[in-house]
Amino acid sequence: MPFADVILPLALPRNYTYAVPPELEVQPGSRVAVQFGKNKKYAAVVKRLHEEAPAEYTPKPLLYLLDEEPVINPVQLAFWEWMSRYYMCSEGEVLNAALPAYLKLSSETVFLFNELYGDDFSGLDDEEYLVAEALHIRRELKLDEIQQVLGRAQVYPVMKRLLEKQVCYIYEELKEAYRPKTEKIVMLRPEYADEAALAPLFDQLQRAPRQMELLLAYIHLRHTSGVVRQRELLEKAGASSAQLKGLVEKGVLEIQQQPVDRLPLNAGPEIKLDLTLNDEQEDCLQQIHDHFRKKSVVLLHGVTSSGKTMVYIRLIEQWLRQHKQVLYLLPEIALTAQIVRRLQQHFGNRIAIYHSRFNNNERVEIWKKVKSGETRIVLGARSALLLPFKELGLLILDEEHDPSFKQQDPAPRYHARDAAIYYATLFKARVLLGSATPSVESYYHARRGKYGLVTLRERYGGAAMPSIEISDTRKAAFHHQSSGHFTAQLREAIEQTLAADKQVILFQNRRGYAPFMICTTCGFVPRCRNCDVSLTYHKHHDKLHCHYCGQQYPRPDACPACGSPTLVTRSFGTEKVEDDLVALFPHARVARMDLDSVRSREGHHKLIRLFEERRIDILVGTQMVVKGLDFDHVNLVGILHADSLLSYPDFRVHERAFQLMEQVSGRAGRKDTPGRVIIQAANTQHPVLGYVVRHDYEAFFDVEIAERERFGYPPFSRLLRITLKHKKQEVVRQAAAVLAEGLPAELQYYRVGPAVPPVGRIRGYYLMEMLIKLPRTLQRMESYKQVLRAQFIRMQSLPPYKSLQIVPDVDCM
DNA sequence: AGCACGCCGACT
DNA sequence: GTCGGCGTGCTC
Repeated sequence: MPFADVILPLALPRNYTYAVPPELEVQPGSRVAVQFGKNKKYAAVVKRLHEEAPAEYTPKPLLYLLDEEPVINPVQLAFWEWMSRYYMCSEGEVLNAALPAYLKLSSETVFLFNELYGDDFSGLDDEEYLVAEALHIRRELKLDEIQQVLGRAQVYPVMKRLLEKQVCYIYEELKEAYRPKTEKIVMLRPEYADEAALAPLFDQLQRAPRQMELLLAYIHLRHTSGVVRQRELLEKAGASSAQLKGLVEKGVLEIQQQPVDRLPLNAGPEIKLDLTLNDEQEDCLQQIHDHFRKKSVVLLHGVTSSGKTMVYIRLIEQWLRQHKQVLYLLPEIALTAQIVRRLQQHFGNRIAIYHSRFNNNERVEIWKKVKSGETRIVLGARSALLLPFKELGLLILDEEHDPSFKQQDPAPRYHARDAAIYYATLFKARVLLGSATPSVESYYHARRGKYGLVTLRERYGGAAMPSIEISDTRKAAFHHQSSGHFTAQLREAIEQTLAADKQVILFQNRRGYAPFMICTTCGFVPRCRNCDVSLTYHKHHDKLHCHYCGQQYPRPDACPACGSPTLVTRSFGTEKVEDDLVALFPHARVARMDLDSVRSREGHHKLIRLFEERRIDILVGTQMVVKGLDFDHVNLVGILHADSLLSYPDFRVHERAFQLMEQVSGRAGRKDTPGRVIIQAANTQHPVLGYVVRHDYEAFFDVEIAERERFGYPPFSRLLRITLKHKKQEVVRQAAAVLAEGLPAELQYYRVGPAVPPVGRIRGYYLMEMLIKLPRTLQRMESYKQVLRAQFIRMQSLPPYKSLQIVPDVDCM
């Protein structure tokens, strides 16, 4: 087969065709080095082999094969193609998301000094001389090093002249970024392979007792762990490298540099969890199996602490027995040490963990082990869905409702739940969705019988659901009973909890309440230069930050508008709540958990550990405190400002608010002591609060689904958001109008907008948004997407819109 | 995404 | 006059 269509790791809309040299044993899924453009090389992935010679151009040849075996399976190629079609992005973008960084290669331009030129630089101008001299000394320079030498970014003209004058030449090299980790391994020389041959040695070593000891330690280690690492041997035997050297020189042992595993192996036996299920769980497991006989997706609706994880583990074991691989997905933030540790202990080396905090080398190793089938279970965040499974049998998505399963920014903007359901069909695998507060979409499909529905109503161990009280902040303020952010009711509850030596979690929704600065004289609010947003004040750095582009500004002393020294901070963020708590409860140990305080992974772990060890009494936090944490001594959970959760201009507000409050409540109480939850709100009559108080998901759902149907929102439609970006405001506005008018007639009815989004300018680009609510009943969804895609391309070929960016987001949230 | 080519404003 | 800015087109 002489031609190969390849996927390049770029956001290009098409595949490119290369000629396959006869000596290369290329297969679909192989990683190959290709020349792309004049002087760039990339590692591309072969998508298809064929014999259709292109008519209009002569394909360049593939340069070489990068791996002996293809890095992905045909099933992943099919998945990538589906993803790029469904989510309206390029296959290159999917590849970029899927492949670990170290398997994605692109060349680096290196300039080499031409030794034949000698050291006579008299024919060169000043800049040429500077570079030539640097090259003469260092022999080779990378592009960024030349930029440093010349002190500017534009170096091409100078380098072009130097190349013409043959002072240097250029080369592009694809470097394999993945480096296997190697370690010194100690082995017996082959002549001692049979340990009986060692007997005469022991006599010889009589006069070297330390070497003898070392040898005995070696033999012991080899028996217990098989492979003997030098480091480990010296440590265990308490020997020096000189003694080891002695044995090597005697020709007894030898040392070899060998590749070793980076992924920490679990030492010791697997500690099996007690998987005794109660009657309800046992029944639930049976129901799941029954559904799976006919349906590929099952939704497990189980209240918080009902022991869903135990059910998952039982299912995983059953699939492992059928020699299938299992993928267990959780929201990134819920992948805390607690759950990871439990599963690792139970499954030992059969399970791999995959999330954003692994380094690049470790990712490659997990990738390879999943591909080879050595890893049978993967516990991971969204991106683990893109690993190269070969015999996937079961996918579990816990916290199925969590919005972080939808990728937001770089394409592919995929939803891991929906993509998982498609991926499963490629393997004929089963999907289990789990949640205490299912998404309205999933619950709808379950009610309609498209998915199986299984419910767990009891908390494990018979604990009661926490009691929920609504505390009226308006009334409290009127009666002067509130202090800072706390009503008397909440304050007293905190006091009681602390007195009982129990812990408190306070939830503060940060959105819309980030601290900002305002001039009390003229009302001026500092704003970002590049984005249409007000700046957030960070007390810790004493600086103003833009949350959209990251730009930092010094805190102004006086108002930039009127000059008055009356610029003050207004805030209701977690920092402020923390300060108030310290003032109100001077003896309590208070800590804050939000994006700023736990930027590093260490910070996050440390805070959780401190709280677990009960060295913190009150934990104040944002969304983060809601997920994945299970503490034994939390008796009180407070939600400080429920109104902000309920007044968001988004069709999913009620769903989000219900989920959040229900999940936060789940953190309170244990089997011995019932938990208490206090929700502070000004509008205490809001219906969603009622459903939360009664823990009544079904009632909530019935009302919500009726609303969705009335306004044609998901699950009755699919939302497609199109965002346009341009540096000039007039251009985006016009482009949005042109694009809207040009939509196919059938789609006009479903169009909303175009309109300026809440933040109308980000990083210097003006934005316009348009929403299309495609009815589920509408057939030919795919063909509409194709029509749209064609229209985008047509649009961007028009002179005024050449530099217009069009960003489609399918199933946007 | 990069990179080359081509056409307009601020310096020697 | 030139240098270098970025808008535009192309990559098998």
